[in-house]
Amino acid sequence: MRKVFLFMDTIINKVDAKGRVSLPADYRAIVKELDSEIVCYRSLTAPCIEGCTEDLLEKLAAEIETSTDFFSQTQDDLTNLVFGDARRFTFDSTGRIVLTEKLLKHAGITDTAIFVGKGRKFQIWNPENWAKEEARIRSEVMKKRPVLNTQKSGGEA
Amino acid sequence: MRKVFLFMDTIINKVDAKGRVSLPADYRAIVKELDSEIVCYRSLTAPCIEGCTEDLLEKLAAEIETSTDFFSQTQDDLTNLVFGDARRFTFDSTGRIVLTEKLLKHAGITDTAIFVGKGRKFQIWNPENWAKEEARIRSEVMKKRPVLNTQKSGGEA
DNA sequence: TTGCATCCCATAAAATACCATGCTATACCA
DNA sequence: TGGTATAGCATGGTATTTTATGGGATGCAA
Repeated sequence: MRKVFLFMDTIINKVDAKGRVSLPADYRAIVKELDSEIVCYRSLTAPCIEGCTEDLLEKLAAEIETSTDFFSQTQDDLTNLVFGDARRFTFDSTGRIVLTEKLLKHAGITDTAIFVGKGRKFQIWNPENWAKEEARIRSEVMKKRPVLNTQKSGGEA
Repeated sequence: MRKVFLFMDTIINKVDAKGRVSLPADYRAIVKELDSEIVCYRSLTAPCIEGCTEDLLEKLAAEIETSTDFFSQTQDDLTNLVFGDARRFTFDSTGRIVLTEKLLKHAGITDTAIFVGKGRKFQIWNPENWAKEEARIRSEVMKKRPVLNTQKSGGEA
C-alpha cells in the first residue's frame, strides 16, 4: 500500500480519433487507492489541460464556501469559473478516459498527449508545446537561482 | 458509488415548446444518489435560473435558524426572496424537467438552454448570455489574479 | 368538453463499456 | 549477470448502453 499520493513523472500516450487516452498506470493507481475520480479542466495560465482528483475539488469547494459569502459576487464568479469548466472523467476497464473537444483544442492536442506530474495535480500537454515549456521553465529557474543565492550568501555558479 | 457531489461542466440542451429540458445526465445522477430533488429559482444577481438540491436549501434554512447572531436585514430579505421564489422540479423517466414561464423569461431562454456547474449549485442560461458572462468572469479573474499574487510573493505572468 | 399538464413510448445519436492483441517492462531463474 | 518467462500496459476495434429529444396518449381541472 502506498503512503504518498502524488502525480509524478512525464508519460507520453496516444490519443485516438475518439479522443481516448490511457491515463498513466501510476495515476490510475493513485485514483483507485484514494477511491476518487479524475477531474479535468482547461488550465487558466497555460495552453494545457489540468487534472486532479475529485477530492481536491471538493476541498476547493469547501474553501470557496467558507472564505466567501453565499450571496457574494466573488463566490458566484469563482464557482462559475472553476466548476463550469471542470468535468469528471471516469476511466474504463482498460484505463482510458475520453477527453473532450474543448479540452483538446485548448491544449492543441491532436494525436499525442504528454502527462506531466505536478504533485496533487497533473497537466496534459501537446508534446511539442511541453518541450518548449519545459525548456522555458528550466532556463527560468537557472536565471533566478543565482539571484536567490546572492541574497542569502554570495552567489554561486 | 460517488463520494463527491458537485455540479460541473457546461452542457447545452434544447428546450421544446412545452418548456421541457433534459437535465444533464450527471446532474440527475447526483440528485438520485443524494435521494433529493432539484430546486430552481430566479438568480438574484444574474439573468439566469439557479438550481440546487433540496438538501442544500435545507442546510441554508437550518443555518439561518441556528445562527445565534441576528442576520442583517438585507440577508434576511435575500433569503425571503430565495425561498419565496424557489420551486421543486421533479424529472420524468426520460430525465426532463419542465421549466416555468417565469423562469424562462427571467433568463431570456427560448429554445436552447445551457447548464453551468457551480459546485453545490448550477445555473441555466441563455447560451448567448452565458458566452458574454463567461468572458466577463474570465477577464475579471485575470485582472484580479496578479493582484492576489503580488500580495503574497512577487507576482507571476 | 376543452385546455393544460403530466406521463409514456419511440428513435437516432452519442457516450461508454467490453474484447482482443502486440508490446514493453518487470520478475524470475539459471 | 544474462536470458527467458510472465504479467501489466497501451491501443485498435466492436458491441452495448445511455441520453437527448420529438411525438403522442392519458388524466385532471376548469
